[in-house]
Formats: sequence, structure tokens, C-alpha cells
Amino acid sequence: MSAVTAMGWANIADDLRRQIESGDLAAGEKLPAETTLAREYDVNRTTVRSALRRLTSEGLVVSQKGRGSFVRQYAPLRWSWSGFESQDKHARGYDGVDAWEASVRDQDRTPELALTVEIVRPPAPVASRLGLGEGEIAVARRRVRLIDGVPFLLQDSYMPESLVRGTDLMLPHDVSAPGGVLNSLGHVQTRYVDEITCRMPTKVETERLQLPSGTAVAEHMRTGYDADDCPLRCMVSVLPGDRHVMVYELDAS
Amino acid sequence: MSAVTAMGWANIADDLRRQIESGDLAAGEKLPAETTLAREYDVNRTTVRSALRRLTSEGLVVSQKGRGSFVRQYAPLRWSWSGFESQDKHARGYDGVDAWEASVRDQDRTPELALTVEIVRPPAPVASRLGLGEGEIAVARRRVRLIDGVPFLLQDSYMPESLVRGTDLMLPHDVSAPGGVLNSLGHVQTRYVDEITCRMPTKVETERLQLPSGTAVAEHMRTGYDADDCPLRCMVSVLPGDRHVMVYELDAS
DNA sequence: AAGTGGTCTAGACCACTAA
DNA sequence: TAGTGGTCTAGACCACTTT
Repeated sequence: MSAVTAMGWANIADDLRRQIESGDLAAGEKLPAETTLAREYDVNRTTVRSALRRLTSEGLVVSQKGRGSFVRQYAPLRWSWSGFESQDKHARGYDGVDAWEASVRDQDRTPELALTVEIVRPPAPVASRLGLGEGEIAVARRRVRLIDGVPFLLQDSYMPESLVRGTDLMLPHDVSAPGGVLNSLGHVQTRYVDEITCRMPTKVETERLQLPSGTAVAEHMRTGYDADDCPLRCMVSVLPGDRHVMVYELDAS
Repeated sequence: MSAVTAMGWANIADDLRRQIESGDLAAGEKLPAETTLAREYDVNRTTVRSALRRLTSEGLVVSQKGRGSFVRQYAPLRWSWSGFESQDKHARGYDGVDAWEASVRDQDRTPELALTVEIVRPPAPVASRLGLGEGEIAVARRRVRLIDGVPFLLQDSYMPESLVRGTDLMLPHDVSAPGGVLNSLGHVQTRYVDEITCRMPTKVETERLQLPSGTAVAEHMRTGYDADDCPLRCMVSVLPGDRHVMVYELDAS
């Protein structure tokens, strides 16, 4: 709260950031009201709001209407994507999906799953990875994974419709190991490629994941291939950055 | 530009977003001036600015002082982190770092490297991964990797000072294969763990990477271990989300 | 010189939360 | 009911870019 000299919103943000990083403002603590800060820094409330917006976009602060602004608390879940750590890969599904639920239960929290199945023209990036042409369609299995009722992860799996026509994968039931089902159909996945990028969420994702503004998401796209390098499956996951760490364990050989 | 009814900033953002996604506003195109939009939507300029801020935070728009606001263009680099694709891993360094330069040259662009070396108390997450106690120090080799003069990647490698004391790794010269140097010192890395998360950049990162606001970054942390599971090296990379895709190729076996 | 985005003020009303 | 953040208006000045 060192006022005195005239400060722009950037200086106010710097001052508050310093207090957060030094611990003067502890995680979870409530910040002074905007009107209070405006008085203390001797600026208009609009200027204070610009500073707070900056801190929000850095993920340091969250604001709640009618309640106040708070120093954000971090406790992201660690989540292994390499699958190499698993002692029992086949029981858990080749994509390690169920390991997510297991790790959630390990922390005494309740995982939930909402699953819908659609037949769709896949989005262009997915279509190109599955090698689907203009008119070809795919089966989309869309999952929203929740913890204690809060959406944590969007996960859409696409498979060529010709591959899974008439199988259990067309039904909106949980299939613990989609790889297993594909295996039993004679489609054995031997290799996969993961692509990861990060970006700001779209409007739809903000709503579906109930994201506070300023939260970045990682987009994880996994494409699975059989021994002939024919693509079998493309899984697109959207993970809020503040809730997830992706872990890969690899041999250096 | 469907005005008529009273619109809040969210509706204006929706309208502009629709125009961008439909291509009515093409990539790179200049948006109408804020005052123009305010007149067209029949709102105050402040309201227009709120809408534009939203689109900026979604990465759809960039604004430049005195010039205007523009629809953003995307063209992220693909960058393999798994190292499994490389035919000549040892020549290129076990962490695949030089493959980055190679991939840049493949696209007829010019990679540059700025390297500094410091002896530091490592940040807490790094210290814990290297197994360093309170007073122990590390050698930090800090790289800024540029393409055509534009900073593309921050990459800081930390090694326990006791491991590399008096070696070439203490000198601010490019060492093409740090793993090779460590190898020759008797420290052979056999395994590494990658951790990836995404977040908004800190103020310092925004400046060092010259990021437009609203760009998320991926933080990639790679910890290398020897055969005794003793940590040798921790490399922290910060990648602007709009410029990078991380790729892992993995066996499903 | 004209146009543009960045910043700031002063004041207002609303919706939501908590005492 | 009082406090809080969310939104919006009307107007101003500045710094930077383009003509």
C-alpha cells in the first residue's frame, strides 16, 4: 500500500503482485474492496479494476460478484499421459483414461463421468489425422469428467464410423477400455502420437468447464495407429491449466 | 454489424467473433476503429473496448497502439519432445534441443541463441526435483531462443553445482550436447520425466518473449536421472502457446 | 494534421452476497 | 440492509502511427 506518488494501473498491479508473491497477501485471502483500494492508491475505481484484471489474467487473483476478490490457490492434479508408469496397462485402457479416475479416488475425491455418443463429421484437424475424406463420418464419444461435481476435463474420442459400426462403441455406455474393444475387433493399436498446445479457451469451453476468466487450457490430441500405421482413434482433451499437470516418463536410450 | 437492439459487451464480442470465425473478417484484417464500432453498435467506446479485450484474451485479436486492432493469424511450430523420432540422438543432444534449430532451418528461417550462465539458488520446484537442500546451489544455463530475431522460447537448465564445478558447463559457451558433457563426466542419463502445464505468462515472461496480451504459455519441465535415479539436470522451457505445438511419439506396448 | 488505441476520471445503476 | 463486483456512460488527455 505504498501510495504517495501517482500510480498507473500497472504500478498498482505490480504492488499487489509483490504482496501476493511475498505472502503478505496469503493464498485464499480476500483482497481489500475495489473502492478501498481506489481510496488507498488515490485513483479512480476503474484504474484499480484494470490492475485487478491484469492479476486475474495472470491467474493470481479471482473475483466473485458480490463477494470480493481473492488470492488464488493452486493445487493442480498431476496426471500421467505416457502410460509407461502403469503396471497394468491393459486393464486400465491403453490411453490411461481410467488411471485418471484412480488418481482422483486416491485423493479421496469423487470422479464422475458424463458420456454422450454422436455420429458427426469430425472437425478438420481430427479428420485429417484419421485420414477421413470430405464426406466420411466418425463416431464421437464425448466425455465430461468431473470431480466432486466440478467439470475438470473435456475429452472427445473420434473413431472412423466404418471401424466401429454396430459395436458397443456406438452406445452411450461407459467402456472402460476402448482400446480393448478395438482390439477385440481386430484393430490393435501399436503406436500413438500426442500433440500438445495451449491457448485461451473458447467461449463454449469457458462455459462447459466453468472457467474463471484468465485461465488457459491445454489441448492434448492423441492419435492412435495400428501396426500398418492406419489411424484408429483420435482423442482430444481440453484441460484447464490451473487444474492439471501432464506428466511423461520416458527412457533416454 | 447487426445493431438495433441494445447490446452489452458480451453480445458485441459474440458478434465480432462470429464474423472472425466465418471469415467475414479475414486473418490479418484490420477491425473498424473503436470509435467507429461504438457508433455502429450505439454504445460507449468503453463498452466496445471490453468486447475487444475479451477477443484479445481469446487470442482472436491483437491491438496495436496508434495502428488499430487486427484479426490474429496462427501458424504454430510443431516441435517434437519425445526424442524417439531422432535418428542421431547423441549428436543432437539427449534433450533434442538442437533438433529445434534444425527444424527452424528446415523452414528457411534463422535460429539464434542467447546464452548466459549463472550460479543460483534454484527456484523451489527445481530444487525439489534436483534434490537440493536449503543452502545448496546450482548452475543455471539460461537460453533465449529466437527466430529471425523474435524470441520464441525461454529455456533454463539447472544442474547441481557440485556436479559440474570446473567444467565447460560453467562457461557461457554453447555446448551442443549438455548430456554429452555430463556423460563424459560419468553422469549418464537413462531416464527423464516431462511435466507440462499451461498458464498465463508472468510479467517478466511477457517482456522477454514480447508476448501480445492474452497469449498463454506452456511450461515444460524436464528432469533427467541417471541409472541410480539420481537427478542430474532440470530444464524448464516456457513456450508461447500460439507459436508451439509439442509432439510426443510413443509406443503402445 | 488526423486517426488510433491506452489511460484515467466522475458518476451511475444493477445483481449478487452476507450479516 | 449494506457491501461488493459487473457494467455502462460521457468526456478528457496522451502517445504513437499514418497521411
